[in-house]
Amino acid sequence: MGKPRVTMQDIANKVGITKMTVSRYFNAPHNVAKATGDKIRQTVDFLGFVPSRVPAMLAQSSSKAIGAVIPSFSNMVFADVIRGIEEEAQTHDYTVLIMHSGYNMEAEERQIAELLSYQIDGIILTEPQHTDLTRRRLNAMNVPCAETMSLPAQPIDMAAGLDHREAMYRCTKTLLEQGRRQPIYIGVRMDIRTWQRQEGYEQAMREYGLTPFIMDSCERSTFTMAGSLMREALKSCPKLDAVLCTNDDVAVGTLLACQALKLRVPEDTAILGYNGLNIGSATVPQLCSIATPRVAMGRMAVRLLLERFNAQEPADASAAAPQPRRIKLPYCITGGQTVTAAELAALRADADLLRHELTPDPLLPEQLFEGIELL
Amino acid sequence: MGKPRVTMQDIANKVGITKMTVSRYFNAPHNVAKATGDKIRQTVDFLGFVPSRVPAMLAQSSSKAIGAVIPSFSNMVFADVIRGIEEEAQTHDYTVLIMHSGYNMEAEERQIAELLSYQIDGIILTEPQHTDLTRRRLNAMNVPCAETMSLPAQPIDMAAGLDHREAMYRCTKTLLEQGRRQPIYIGVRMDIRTWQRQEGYEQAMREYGLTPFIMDSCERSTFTMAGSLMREALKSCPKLDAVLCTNDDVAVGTLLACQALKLRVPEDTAILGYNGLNIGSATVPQLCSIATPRVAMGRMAVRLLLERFNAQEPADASAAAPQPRRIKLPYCITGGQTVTAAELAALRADADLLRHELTPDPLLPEQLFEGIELL
DNA sequence: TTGTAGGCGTTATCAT
DNA sequence: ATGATAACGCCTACAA
Repeated sequence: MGKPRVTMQDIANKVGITKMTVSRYFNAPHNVAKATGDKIRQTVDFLGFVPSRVPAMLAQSSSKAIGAVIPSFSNMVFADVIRGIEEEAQTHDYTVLIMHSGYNMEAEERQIAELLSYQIDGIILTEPQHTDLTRRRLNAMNVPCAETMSLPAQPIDMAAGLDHREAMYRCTKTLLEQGRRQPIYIGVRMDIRTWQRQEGYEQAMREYGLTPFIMDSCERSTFTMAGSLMREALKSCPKLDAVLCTNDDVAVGTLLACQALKLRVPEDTAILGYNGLNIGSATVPQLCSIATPRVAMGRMAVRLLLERFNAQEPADASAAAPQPRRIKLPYCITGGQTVTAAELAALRADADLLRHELTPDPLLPEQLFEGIELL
Repeated sequence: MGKPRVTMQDIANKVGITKMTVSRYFNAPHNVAKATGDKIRQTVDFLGFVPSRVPAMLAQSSSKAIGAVIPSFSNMVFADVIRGIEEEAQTHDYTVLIMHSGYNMEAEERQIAELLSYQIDGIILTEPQHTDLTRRRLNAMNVPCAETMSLPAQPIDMAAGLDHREAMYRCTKTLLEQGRRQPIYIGVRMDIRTWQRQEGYEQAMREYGLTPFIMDSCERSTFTMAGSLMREALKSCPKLDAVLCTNDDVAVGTLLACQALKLRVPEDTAILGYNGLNIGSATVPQLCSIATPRVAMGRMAVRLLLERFNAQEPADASAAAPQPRRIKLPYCITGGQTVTAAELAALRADADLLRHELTPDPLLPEQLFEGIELL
């Protein structure tokens, strides 16, 4: 190893005091004589010393850090979730350690173990399914856990997310009510949420006595691939008049393919995306999309953890109303030129309906659809 | 606080041994009797125990972790860099802690301090400029540092990246040589690299006796905004015949705006993106883009750190050839239908020229443009 | 205002 | 094959 790093002892030696005073300088500067403090600052600044947080983690078994595991950094959806998590955490002086699982439960298990080995105070998970070992570990290590994005039937601990099956079910049903006869579903990158959405689509189709038609590919979601899937779908199902997409990338790919094929959107074919990403607002016509409150979900997850951290402090068991911390969040409909005006109105009315059914939670951010351009 | 977490001592108590043997079970299982090991495994699995890495960080002052600071999670470019970093780090049993700076030097300073407080063994930076305090800190804490993406004139320590000024200079010059008379530059999100590219554009223009025309906005890069900038540019500079964009999002927005305005691409207007992201391959015509070896840069950064870690082990000062670890990487040209066939050929020939000028480094990944679809 | 002693959970080292 | 001891860097608690 190279030369050892600078420690508080080094600073103390230079200044001619004990490391305890240096420690105080960082944690309670007002308890240090001004002259001493100045000398310490000089030395610290000059040397560029940064106190290690590691001993504190050991001693207090609290790291002031929370972990988060997302499936992928290249999915924009999670960039917003991270933003919500980090902004909220920073406000409360917590550091966020982020890992990614590549949509794989075993990888998630490893990454969670990794995070636990850093003695994090809480953890945020964005996939709805976990290995048994993961559940046992979170329990054994006594780490509060907030699940977000989806709404697991049996959360490990706490959850704030939305019911993707229901969202797709309601939207499919609305399009059917509005007169579409052959909507199809395009999914790629078969993660759990894609599958939940597909279920919602299928349920609505069956309720209308229609046969679900599904195109998918296990490959990573790209515009080009979505285009190919759409072309294939048209061969097998030429009468299709609506395309429900698992995400906005797929929807944009589908839209571009329709335009290349001279299909009129929304007259011949309605297209509905999922997530409400900015990319949908760039197309002509602008994409209609089921928008999820991504930033808000990140915030909620952190707030649930903080609520728990604080609840653990006072040992009085009086207040602690053991609310069921499983919070269902609404979606909204963005854009809208890839469905007819009537369809857009119906989709929005239905989304509002759901929104008003939900019980408001005190932890909910004021601005639920932060970061989403409604248009 | 809640109940304390499970520790090795707890496992040891249950099994009826000392924690030392439990420690061995994790670090050198072959030194533990099979029967003992089995009992330990049972208890560990049952309790879901995960050893803390924190004490080891303290004791060995090596954490087997490297830090990385990126400007933003919502920029796809960095998703690929992260991929390269993580894949390479995982191969060598290092954990990666990722932070983001929001394109802000002071935020970067804070995030780096944060990482240093975790006793990371090395750090990767993706922005080319840093505060003085940051430099002093990295030096004091004796943390090897690899800068990537750009190629700083005076690296803190080591660097592997490309010269964005030169890349844009060469491409602008090539388009001018091919007959374009009024290329403009569109930048958004004024980070340092955007500015470097702009400099390259300006230099080429001036060498041809032309006046640079620059549009930019400090807002976050979005498709829609790029469209507005393009429309504005056309008002002030109606004769523009090429648009050099700071990134692919801007280029796609520009392309969509051109199409809405019935401008022929590439005949009336050539469009050149930057980064070579997948989005460019979805447009019709496919976007021509200056592609950077993002995944490879992530890998290189990790390899530079590992090289350093290993070099520090053997105290014999013999081998350690003090190579100047400042490695210049090439770019390549993807797609190509938004420039003419002749222009594409010229751009590619020039990129190849540069590539052959560069001295190959033994650390360079075999597949330099991993993750980039050349088309 | 500053100093001293002890401990957090693990591992290196040296026994047994 | 297993155990005992010390040490890592900082902070809490107490003392001066």
